[in-house]
Amino acid sequence: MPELAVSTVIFTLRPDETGAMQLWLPAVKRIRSPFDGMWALPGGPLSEEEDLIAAASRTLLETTGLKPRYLEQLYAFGSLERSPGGRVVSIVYWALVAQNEIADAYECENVSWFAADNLPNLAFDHNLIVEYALSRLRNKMEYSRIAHGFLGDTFTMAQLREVYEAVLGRALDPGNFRREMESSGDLVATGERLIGTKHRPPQLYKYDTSVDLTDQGALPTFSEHSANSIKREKTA
Amino acid sequence: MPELAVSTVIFTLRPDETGAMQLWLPAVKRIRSPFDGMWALPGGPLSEEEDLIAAASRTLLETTGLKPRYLEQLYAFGSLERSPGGRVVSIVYWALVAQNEIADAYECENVSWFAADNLPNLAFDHNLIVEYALSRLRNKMEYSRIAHGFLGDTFTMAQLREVYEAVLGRALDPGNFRREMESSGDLVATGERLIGTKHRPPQLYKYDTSVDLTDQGALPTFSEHSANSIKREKTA
DNA sequence: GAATCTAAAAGTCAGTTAGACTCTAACTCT
DNA sequence: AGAGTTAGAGTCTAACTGACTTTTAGATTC
Repeated sequence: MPELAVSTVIFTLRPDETGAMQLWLPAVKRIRSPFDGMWALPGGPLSEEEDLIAAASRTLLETTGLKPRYLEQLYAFGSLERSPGGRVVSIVYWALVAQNEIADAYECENVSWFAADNLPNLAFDHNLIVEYALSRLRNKMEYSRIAHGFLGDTFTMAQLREVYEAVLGRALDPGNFRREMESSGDLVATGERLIGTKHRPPQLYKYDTSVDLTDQGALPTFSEHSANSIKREKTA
Repeated sequence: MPELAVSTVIFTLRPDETGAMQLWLPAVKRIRSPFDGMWALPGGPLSEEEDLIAAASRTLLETTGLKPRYLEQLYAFGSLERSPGGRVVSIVYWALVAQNEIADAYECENVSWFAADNLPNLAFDHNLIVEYALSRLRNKMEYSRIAHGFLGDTFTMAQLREVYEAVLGRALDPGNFRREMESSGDLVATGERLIGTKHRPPQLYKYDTSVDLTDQGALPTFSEHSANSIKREKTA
């Protein structure tokens, strides 16, 4: 029988040297064959008495110390050539963490973070998997509220826009972005303002319903398609 | 280790008593424990030297005689409670067949077709899986050209609209539907007309590029998001 | 403490689109 | 020949999108 494993592509946003937000993800150094010494996605074999998502959550915690706020199944990869040693079918999850939640994550010689657009050669078909996770993230960004997963409980409109811009890879018009977000009904103004900026203090917002963003249970969320969409804008 | 299986939810459209198109799907009678005698989705164990999609395709053919034109991975189901006998992780695919392609499909006491909205109690969590496949089908209908999978090589605008109406479960305005389809650039008029109708003979169309709709390889198609969308219309 | 800088937040405008609807064309059936 | 039917073209309006302008409210500078 093929071996069954779970892996997770987990994204966070952090500023690069220029201060622009970029997608980063952790990889784990392999310590055995095949691909010994190469970087790979965090993961591990599925345990006997464990749901798929529980396995993803556990292996992610064990290998990187991370507990994502958003975790969703991505795809099952099972082509014959993907593992030289022996047949492995991997159920891959993808996840988001806020930058302020990875403080206690491991950062040692066996775990390292890479910019998503500047990855090394990863073990197995993991580069391909990251590509697919990225396309899913970008796509989902346009019709859901997963941006939440990158942010703290409260955030300014500019911070939210920064997330969208970083993930979609293009600038968005601040006024139009605000209009769309406000009309979506997903945001609630807290009444508080962020002080200490060198300009007019911005309103702090939070997401209205305290929907649990974690994809609990094996069952995917059904009605994921909302009218809210961020499309191309030409403002460069 | 958990057992690994593949199953497929395969849809077709056929007219009900009133002539309205409805979604139907085949189920296979189980001949062993657990759920002996109950209807279940076609599928079977993954073979040692076989890609996931190849396994889906093979088990579907073996159990029902069907060769779908469209086959895509749906989800990996792996919760602990889903199979009473022993742990089974199922990688589920979903598929479409045109009605005229199921002529040579088995129709015996062990394979039976059911209306998707009037299913019996299926084995395992298969009712849940069908629900999810339905939601995926409806969603994908709005931004892709999978309607193709239900139709022959050429079709009239009314036939195409009938597919959309049946899947989405609501009437669409013929004029607006035509406008949207024509502006999408996906259709090509063949120049031929369908004769023998009791009214003005309609133009026959086909899909422009001969894109292979079968999801070959383990890798899902990446850029699946097109601008073309069929949304709610109030015409009852 | 007034002028200046910055980004927040509100508002404007034109081009595009979606939905509801009307009208004519082209065939078959009686 | 006239009635029935759907094809297919076209019209109208409200809503939406993207680009842009103006005003507001703080911090910083002089």
